[in-house]
Amino acid sequence: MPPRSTIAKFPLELVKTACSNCNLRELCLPLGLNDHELAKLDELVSARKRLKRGEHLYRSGQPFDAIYAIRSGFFKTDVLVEDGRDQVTGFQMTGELLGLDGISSEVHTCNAVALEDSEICTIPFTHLEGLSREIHTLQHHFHKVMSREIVRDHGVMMLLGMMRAEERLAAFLLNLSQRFTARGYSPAEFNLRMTREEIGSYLGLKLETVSRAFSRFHEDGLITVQQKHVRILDTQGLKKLMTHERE
Amino acid sequence: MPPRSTIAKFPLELVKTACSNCNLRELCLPLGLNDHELAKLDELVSARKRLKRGEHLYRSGQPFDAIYAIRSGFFKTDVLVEDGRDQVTGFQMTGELLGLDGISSEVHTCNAVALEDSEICTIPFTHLEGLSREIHTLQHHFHKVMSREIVRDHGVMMLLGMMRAEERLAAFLLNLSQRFTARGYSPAEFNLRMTREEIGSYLGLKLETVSRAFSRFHEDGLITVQQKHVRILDTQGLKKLMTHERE
DNA sequence: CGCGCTGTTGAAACTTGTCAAAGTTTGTGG
DNA sequence: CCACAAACTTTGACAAGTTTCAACAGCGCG
Repeated sequence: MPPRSTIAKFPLELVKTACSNCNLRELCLPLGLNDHELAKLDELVSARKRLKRGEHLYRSGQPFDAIYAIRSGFFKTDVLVEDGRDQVTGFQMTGELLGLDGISSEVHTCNAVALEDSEICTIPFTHLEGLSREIHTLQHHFHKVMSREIVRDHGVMMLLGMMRAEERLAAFLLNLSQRFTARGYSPAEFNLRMTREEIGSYLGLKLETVSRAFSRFHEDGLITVQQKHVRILDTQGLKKLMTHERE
Repeated sequence: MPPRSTIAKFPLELVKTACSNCNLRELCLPLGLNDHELAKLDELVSARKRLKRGEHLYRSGQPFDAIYAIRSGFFKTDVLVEDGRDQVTGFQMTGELLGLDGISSEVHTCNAVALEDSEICTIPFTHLEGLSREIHTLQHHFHKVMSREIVRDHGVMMLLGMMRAEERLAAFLLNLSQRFTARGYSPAEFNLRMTREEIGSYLGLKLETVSRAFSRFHEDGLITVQQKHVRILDTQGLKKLMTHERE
């Protein structure tokens, strides 16, 4: 192992934790920072952590002291209630942040579970606040990220509050498609990382209802489904369905 | 009218916008600030604004440049969709903040409507970010407030995703009760500021279903209802109902 | 004082959940 | 590498919960 100070000269640098050479710069926290600011952010984002499928990044009730950026992989967050019921509150993918819910009470209020082998960057929250006070752009971007989370949640509330089963699933698929697109993947073809039950929990439906809706979409020629593999055939059709339009 | 600079010498000061003599200090943004910091916050919180019942504080699509603290009164936020449906995303009372959703895109994403005559304080957002960089405590508290909003939204998602009609209404009443209590009002007796339809929209139910659930609670001796006046007779009973317990 | 908005209640229709059975895929251990 | 178990998915039939439609009552604002 070379001494730390020389690492930068080695190709190994490419695997070092560093926002400055992360290709998620434009999706993640560093958005809009200049080189100097990026260097400061690098210092604060400590070691990457790897999680295998099924492992928890954090659990409800654990003390909060950092937020996490997903470097690669796929997560779900969920809340369990005493009576045994649980609700998936979100699915998070590459470049998205986890743990914002913990800021308010300094305790995590949900569980974050990797749905595939994943890699995350840890961002100690106190440090982030410190750096935010120095770097205006970072502060503002962080506020935007938190606000975006609120807007996203309002979207889910609308989905749960006023859509029926098939509309919810259509909205869900379109949302995934859009997020995959933003990450350079195909808008029309992807693998679901979650089970029908997890989708159902997120959408406020039972797994059987989700399965039936998938079958229905298939019959209607909107998509093809084979287990976890989905291909969207008719985006417009899904959009129409989602917005409740009836011909 | 005395010149502005002398206002502070007059009893009129009592009605001047000032966090430092606002009795919501402990609920609102100033929480935890010392006198010096409070004075700085005072400078930034510009004129109070009064709204009559039914008036909009802001509308979806309008440019965002400030957040608002409710000095007195009661609000709802809602989102309208093209197809005519709408969803109430929240009810806000004294000491709570409005407008956080607008930070992400610099455009308001919902409507905020006064449900009774109300008074609000305007907090220009750029100034708030500026002051946040100076006052550590304010920064942290603001982050907590945003995070609390996210946690609250998760609560609503759980309500919409896994509770049935009566459970939702029970949760709603208990939540109101708790918030009134925190503001020094009776935990057991209050007037609803919103219609059955608005409650229904918030809870993902039709107004008839809400009305029936109220009647049911009344029959079961959990509450008394007369139009908008509600008195909770059996808090424990409501809690049991909410958590799905069946005897 | 009456008109309109809000709330209540009933019956029927519809959507989703529940229960059950069978098919499929995945992972593990022999 | 196969066999078997466990987990996940699909589908059907029926039950339960919620919405829809409709009629009517009550309150409150002008």
